[in-house]
Amino acid sequence: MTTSSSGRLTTRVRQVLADRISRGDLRPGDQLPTERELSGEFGVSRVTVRRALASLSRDGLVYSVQGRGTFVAADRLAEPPNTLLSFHDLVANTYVSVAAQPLRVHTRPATLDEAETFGIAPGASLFELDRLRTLDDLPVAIDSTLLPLAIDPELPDLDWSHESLYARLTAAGHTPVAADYSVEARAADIRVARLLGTVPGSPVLVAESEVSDQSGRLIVAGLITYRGDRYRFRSRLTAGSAVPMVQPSSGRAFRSG
Amino acid sequence: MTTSSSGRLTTRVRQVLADRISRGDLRPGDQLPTERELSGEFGVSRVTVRRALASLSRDGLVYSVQGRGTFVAADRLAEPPNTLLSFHDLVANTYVSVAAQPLRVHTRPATLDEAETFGIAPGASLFELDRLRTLDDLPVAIDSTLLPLAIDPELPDLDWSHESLYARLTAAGHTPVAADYSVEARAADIRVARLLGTVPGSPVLVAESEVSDQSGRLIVAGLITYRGDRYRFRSRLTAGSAVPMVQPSSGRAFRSG
DNA sequence: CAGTGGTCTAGACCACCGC
DNA sequence: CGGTGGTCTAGACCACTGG
Repeated sequence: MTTSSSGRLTTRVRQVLADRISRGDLRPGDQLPTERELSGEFGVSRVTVRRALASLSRDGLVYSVQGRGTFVAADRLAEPPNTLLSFHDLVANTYVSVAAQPLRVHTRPATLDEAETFGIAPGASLFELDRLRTLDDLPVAIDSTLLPLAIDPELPDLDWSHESLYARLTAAGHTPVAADYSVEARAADIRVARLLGTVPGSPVLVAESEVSDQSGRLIVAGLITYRGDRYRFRSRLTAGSAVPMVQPSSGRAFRSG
Repeated sequence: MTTSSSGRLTTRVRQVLADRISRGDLRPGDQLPTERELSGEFGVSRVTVRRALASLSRDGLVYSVQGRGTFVAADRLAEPPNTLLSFHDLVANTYVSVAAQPLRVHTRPATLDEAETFGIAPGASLFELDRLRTLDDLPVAIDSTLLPLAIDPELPDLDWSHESLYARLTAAGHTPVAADYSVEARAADIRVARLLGTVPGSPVLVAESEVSDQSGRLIVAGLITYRGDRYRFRSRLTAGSAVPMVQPSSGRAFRSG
C-alpha cells in the first residue's frame, strides 16, 4: 500500500506532534524542534522522525523549508483532503435520518462497451441499482449504480433500503480506494423533477463516478443526480506532484444518459 | 560513482521504472523485480528503491502487497490525480483560442469577514478581478477573483486579457499549492445569462475556490460560473489516508453571491 | 519453510539558510 | 560559519505470503 501511515513508531511520533498542534501547544507559524532534537526526544532514528513529518506535511499540518526548519501550517491546510466516501458515510453524521428508496434492482447482461470498461466478458451479468436518496425525508438525489454481479452474487437479494454498497464491496474483498469523479450542471427532465420533488428545468448536479479497487480494477460505475439546491460537491485540489508520464488515458464515457 | 550528472537517485529509479511501464515492458498485473533485486540493479540502497516505489504507488502506477511483491496497476489508476491548474493551463492544450475579457478590474478595502479570511487588516486593499472566459470565442465562464493587493501591488496595472494570474502569483513568491473547491448547480440569473449567451433559468455550474500557498496562507478566493453545457468538473477521490485530526474548521462562506 | 514487502537504525554527506 | 532539512547507505528484524 502507500506509505500513508502504519508502523508503530512513525505513527506514534506523528500522533504526538499532531496532538500538540491540535491542542495549541504549537500554533500556526511556530517552528517545530529540529529533526535531530525530535529524534532524541522520542528515542527514534532521524529517518523515523522524517517519515512522521512527511506524513504530517502531506496532510498539510506542517511544512518544511530547507536550511530553516519545519513549521506549523496555517490551519487552512489542515482540513481533510479529498476523500472517497459512500453516500451514507458522507452524510451520516450530519443528518438525523438517512434513507434510500430502491427504484430498480435488477440484473442484465453487459453490453460490449460495458464489458470492455469493466474488463469482463460481453454478456456477463451486471447488477444495476437505482435508489432515491433522502435526508430527513427530503429527496436529495437519484443514485444509479452499475457493477459486475460476479463481485458479489448476493447483491440482488439484499434489502437496499438499508444495505450499504461500499460495506458489501469491502466485505467481498474489493475495497474502493479511488474514484474518478465528474460533475456537471443540467436541467431536470420530467422524471427527475418528479422524483426529486421539483419542476422540470430546475438545475441539478449530475455526478458520474468510476470507482476502482486497490489493484486498479474498475468495480463500480455510478451516476448520481442531485437537486441543485440540496447538494454541494467539495473537493481539494493539490498542485501536481510533477508526474512526467504522458498517458493516452483512453477516454471512455459509456453512460452519458 | 554516479554516472554523469545525477539527478536525485530516487527520481532516477522512479523515472526508469515509469518508462518501462509506459513503454509496455511492464504491463498491468506484471510483478516488478523485488526491492532487493532493484537495489542491486540500480546500485542504490533498498531504502532508495522503496522511496521510488512509494512515489509510483502514490501516483497509482504500481501497488505492493506484503509477502507477495510489487505489481503494475491497471492503467485506470495511472491517470493524473487531482491537480490544481489555472484556467488557462487547464484548457490551453485543448482549444485553439483561449481568451479572457476583463469585466471589472478594481481595488477596494477588505470587509471585516474578508480581512479575517485572508489574515490581513480590515480595510487593507483587496484586488478584485472579473473576467469573461471564452474558448474559441464561445463564452464559457464568468471568473471572479479576489486577493490581497499586497501580494502583488502591480496587479491593477496589468493587461488582464492576456495576463495569467497564477504565473504572477508564482513570480511573487506565492505558489498556489492547494485549493478547496466546491461546486453546485444553479439557475442563471439575467446578468449571467446575458454574459454567457444563454437564457435566464438555464443551468450553470458555480465553483467556489480558496487557494493557498505553501505556508497554508489563503491567497486567492475565486467564484467561477460556468455554462452548464460547456463545462464539466473532474476530480479524483482517494480513500482517506487516515487523518485522525478533528478540526472545527470554522465554516465561513463569505461570498455566497 | 524461504521469500516478499514493512519498519527501523546509526551514521554520512550534500544543499541551503542566516548570521 | 554553524545549523537546518534533503538525500543516501548498509544492515537488521518483523509480518505476511505461498508452496
